[in-house]
Amino acid sequence: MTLPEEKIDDLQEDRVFQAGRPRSEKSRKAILDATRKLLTHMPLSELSIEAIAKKAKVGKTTIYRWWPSKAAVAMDAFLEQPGVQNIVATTSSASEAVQRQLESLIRQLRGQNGRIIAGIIAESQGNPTVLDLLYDKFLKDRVSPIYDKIDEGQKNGEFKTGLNTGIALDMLVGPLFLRVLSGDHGIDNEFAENYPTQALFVLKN
Amino acid sequence: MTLPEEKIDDLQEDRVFQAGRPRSEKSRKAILDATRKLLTHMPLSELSIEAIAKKAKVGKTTIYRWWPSKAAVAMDAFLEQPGVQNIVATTSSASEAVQRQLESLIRQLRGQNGRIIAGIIAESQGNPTVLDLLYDKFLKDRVSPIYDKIDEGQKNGEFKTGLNTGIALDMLVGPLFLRVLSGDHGIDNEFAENYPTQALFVLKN
DNA sequence: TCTATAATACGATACGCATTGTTTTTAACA
DNA sequence: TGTTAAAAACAATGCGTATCGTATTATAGA
Repeated sequence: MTLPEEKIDDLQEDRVFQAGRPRSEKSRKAILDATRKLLTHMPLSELSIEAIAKKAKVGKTTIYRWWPSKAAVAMDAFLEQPGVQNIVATTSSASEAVQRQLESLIRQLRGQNGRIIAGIIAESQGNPTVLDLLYDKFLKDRVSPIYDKIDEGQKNGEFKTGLNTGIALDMLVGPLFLRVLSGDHGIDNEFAENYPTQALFVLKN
Repeated sequence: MTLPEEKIDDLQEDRVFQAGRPRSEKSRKAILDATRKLLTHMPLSELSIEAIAKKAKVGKTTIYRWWPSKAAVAMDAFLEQPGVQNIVATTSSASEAVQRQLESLIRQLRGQNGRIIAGIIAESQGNPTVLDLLYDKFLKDRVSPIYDKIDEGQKNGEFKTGLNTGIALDMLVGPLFLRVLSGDHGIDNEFAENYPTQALFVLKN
């Protein structure tokens, strides 16, 4: 039997002493920076590890040592940006919570960022590993809370009943990703402004 | 100045007499057949024109001559199947029409077929041409009618008002593609059975 | 305190490899 | 004569690994 991942992490965190040369924070940042910059000019499908290494002025091996795939690099590059941290404010009502979380998700998926996620989704279609990565590092924290709040609202009477919670979640979140995958326009101003309200309108009533 | 594409098509269609060796229907079918078979074993991302040519026993050039990309081949292979033809039955009510169209779309996107479309969506993320192809050959005929029927139902009182039609469409269709892109399970039995009803429940009041 | 040693990370380079898309050439057919 | 088709040659790319010399750290021992 293997240890749960959390336990392993704990052990590693506990080990204060670390022999050997420590990982270079400078390289790490250079790699993520280069990735971000390259991804403004090209889709993830055209990005290569080699190109990242060249632009970041690091060895290819350094990248391979720390990331299993270019999608993983892109994911970290995406996450390590101001504005994509998922801050969930505590709210009084489930309605408010859902609305806030949708707004937050929309912010994170707009413009350039959306294109990165779209690329990762694309990559995930022929690579289950990337699909897991997408769920673990992005979706889990951002979508599950919405599910919980929908459930809460249905139970406390804020939202109408008769709608399957899972399906309701898909109906709220689906359109966001549909937009993200729909090319140039993606999530435009109009959508960003109106969507959360419309979503709530569907849940209530 | 170049002619509009339609004009060119017309000219070619008008030319009843066609000099030279006619295109081989046998090769065409062999190519689409091989593509379908290969796509049951591998994702579109791993499919290569070479592999198709080899399996279909045709030259690579034959494929390149008639299709601009492997996604285009996959799209034709997908469309040329019994069961994906989009038959829109005339119905009395908008509700019924929406339900039928959703059911039809779900049928077309289940199982193996869904994986092909997922692959094409993936491919479309680094290639605008494929995105257009996806819209022109698949989405346009299947999604636009739903929009029209939602609109109709909102106007004739079958559906509640206050919901933006475009957003409503996204809410109905988004979950389908979300499922298709979500890996193994995709559109499962439970979803297929319940979804159309739930969707209508949202539109109605 | 100072020094040696082990451990780890780094950038650079090269390699073998697989693979693909594309072009050219030649043959087949109407 | 014109078009299609097959085969072969071509060009390019990127991947993943291995290796090399060097740099940076912690620990052990003097």
